[in-house]
Amino acid sequence: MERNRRDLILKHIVEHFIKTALPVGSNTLIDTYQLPFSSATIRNEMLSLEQDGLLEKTHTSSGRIPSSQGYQYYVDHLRSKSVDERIKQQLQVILSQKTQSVTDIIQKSSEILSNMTKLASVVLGPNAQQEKLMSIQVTPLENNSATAVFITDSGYVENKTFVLPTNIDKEALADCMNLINRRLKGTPVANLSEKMDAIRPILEDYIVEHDAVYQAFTQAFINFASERLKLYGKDSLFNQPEFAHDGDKLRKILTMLESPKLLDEIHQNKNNLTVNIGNAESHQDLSIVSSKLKMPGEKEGRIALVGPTRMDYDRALSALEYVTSMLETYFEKHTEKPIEKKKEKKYEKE
Amino acid sequence: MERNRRDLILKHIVEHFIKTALPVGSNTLIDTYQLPFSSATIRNEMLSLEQDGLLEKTHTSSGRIPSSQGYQYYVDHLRSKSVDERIKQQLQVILSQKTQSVTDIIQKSSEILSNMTKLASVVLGPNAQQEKLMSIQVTPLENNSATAVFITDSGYVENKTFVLPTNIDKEALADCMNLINRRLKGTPVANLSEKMDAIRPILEDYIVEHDAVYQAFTQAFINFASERLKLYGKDSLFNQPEFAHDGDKLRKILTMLESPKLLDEIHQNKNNLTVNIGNAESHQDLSIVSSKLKMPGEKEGRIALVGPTRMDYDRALSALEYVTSMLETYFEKHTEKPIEKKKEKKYEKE
DNA sequence: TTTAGCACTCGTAGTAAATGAATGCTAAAG
DNA sequence: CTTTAGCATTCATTTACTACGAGTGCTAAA
Repeated sequence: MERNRRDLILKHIVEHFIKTALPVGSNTLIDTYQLPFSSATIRNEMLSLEQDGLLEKTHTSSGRIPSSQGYQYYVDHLRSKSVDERIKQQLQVILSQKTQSVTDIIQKSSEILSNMTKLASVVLGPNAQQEKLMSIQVTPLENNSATAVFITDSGYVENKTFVLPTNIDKEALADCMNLINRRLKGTPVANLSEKMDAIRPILEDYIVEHDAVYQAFTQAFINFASERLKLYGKDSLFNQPEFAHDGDKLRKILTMLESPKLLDEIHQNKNNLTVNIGNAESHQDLSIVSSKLKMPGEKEGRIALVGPTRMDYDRALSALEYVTSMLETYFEKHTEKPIEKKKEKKYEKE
Repeated sequence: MERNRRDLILKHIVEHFIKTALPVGSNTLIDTYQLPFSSATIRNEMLSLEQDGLLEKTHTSSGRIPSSQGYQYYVDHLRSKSVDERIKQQLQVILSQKTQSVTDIIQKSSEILSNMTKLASVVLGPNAQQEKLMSIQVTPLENNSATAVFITDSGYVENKTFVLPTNIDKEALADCMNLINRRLKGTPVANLSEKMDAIRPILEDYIVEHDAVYQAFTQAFINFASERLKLYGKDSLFNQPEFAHDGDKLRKILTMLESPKLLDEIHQNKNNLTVNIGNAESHQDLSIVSSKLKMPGEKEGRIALVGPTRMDYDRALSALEYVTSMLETYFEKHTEKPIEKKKEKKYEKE
């Protein structure tokens, strides 16, 4: 009983603060939620919660706001885990469409997530380093240039157009390409540069302009190795009241979203479902919620939702959990040969 | 003489306001620029300039700021057209590198532009509709999926991964691809969808899953048709004082930068070098400076600089003009077979 | 035509007082 | 021992008022 009331109050404070972005006072609380206690009782509980580090005050005489710890406790024990029906519906629509690639599905799902939670969603593709080069194709264009297209085993495409010396020997070049193709096919992306270095001396025997060829490919491989992440619904963040009248904060957030720090942060969340509440020095006021996503072919990606520390964790976590779970079962069902067509779903109302 | 003083005053007001973002008063003007007139004289001129619509007041008793017309007049008649030496140097470095594709060069140039002017730069590729499809290649992947890669004659690459029905007839599919390839090669991007529709019935004779194939390709073509623009140096805008403490304005600008309205706006600038000063209802406080860029193969693109109405027009315009001019002569020199190696440059100090 | 002088406007800064939402604490009631 | 009523206290926010000063426009003299 005692414990229950304490939790109840904390829950209400967190949720009220999430809605209003304003410190919550004892009177507001009993008024809006019609709690059967007096304001004094609430104040006592609040004091205790504050002493335990779950609540904070902005100044001596104003209401309480949840601390990072408070959010964490809320996330761990108090949230209701309810999934918005609209998300279920929308995801259903997406998953029922045919001939979609994994990338398409993940992209659309992320957009749904971002739309419904009003948070920015970040998709971290499978680690580029793990992928293997599947094919290299070179297409000659007009104006002495040519485009090389590289495809990995998971269908990721990188391309690079380069200009050839005008007097280049086309046949020699074709031979070159064959050589490179033979040597590089199946190579993990991480080793491409290295392998290209090994080929370099051989290249010299094939073609005079070996250096141009080498340069062009090497440059393309640099892009390849970089991490692939996609951002959706950045704009949603704009409408958060905490940023509305503080251009400086908004600016910081936006730079953050494009900086490698974000990646680091998401990488740290190694678990299946993690919450990273704005404690890191680098980004106060910013929280990251992320979930692992098993993709076809033993690949592993991550979907994250990024927003202000005062985000609706219940909504965000539930949505994220639901979506990743649905996607995983979908992938399982659709990538293996369909031996049986069970209609079970992993995720149902509980 | 009379005319000169008027212009001189306007010039100083515009330039001072560009620097400080504060309304300029008669005294400030004579103090900072040591003009040989009395403040009263200046005030008279200001009044006249205001009556002609070149200046504005923020309120009855404060200094003047340039109106849109004022900026326009400044741009047309008063700016000094001086190009920052650093831009010349940096561009030189870029252009002296070898084996770079047109895209690479334009991208790097835009980054320089953005860096040096502290404005966002937008590159609008050649109108997608004009390009022709050069090649289609389909690469099978694991998990019954395949990636189709499309290349246009200017080296633009679009790709689309799709999932095939598990029981698909690989040979029939290969035939299909051959058919499609034969039929579509050389087709202008604008007509791809249309032509695909024409092929559709023929497809039915080749393969059972004709619909899946049709869908996959059609979807890819939609992306193809969309305009290609790239944004650089968005962050530069953050540091403009007018947005620093007004999150709302900053938000509008950023949404603007990603919205199709920006495109419309740039499209309206049909001339060789245009200034679009924030008069449009859609975006007050925002100005666009853009220049046509002739690219190899009769293609035409556009480079634009986007920033607050109070931008340094002289700097922006001069830089833009210089860079596009240099790029065009570079392209001319490097795409034709080098008959002679003149070292003349179109653009020199004037 | 230019300029000195002056009254006037109006945004900004600063100060002081009033407001009110919230707290902590004490003591009485349950 | 728990809950609650009551009350003094705190402190951000709001309002009202004042002083300041940068700037204007106008008039009259140079």
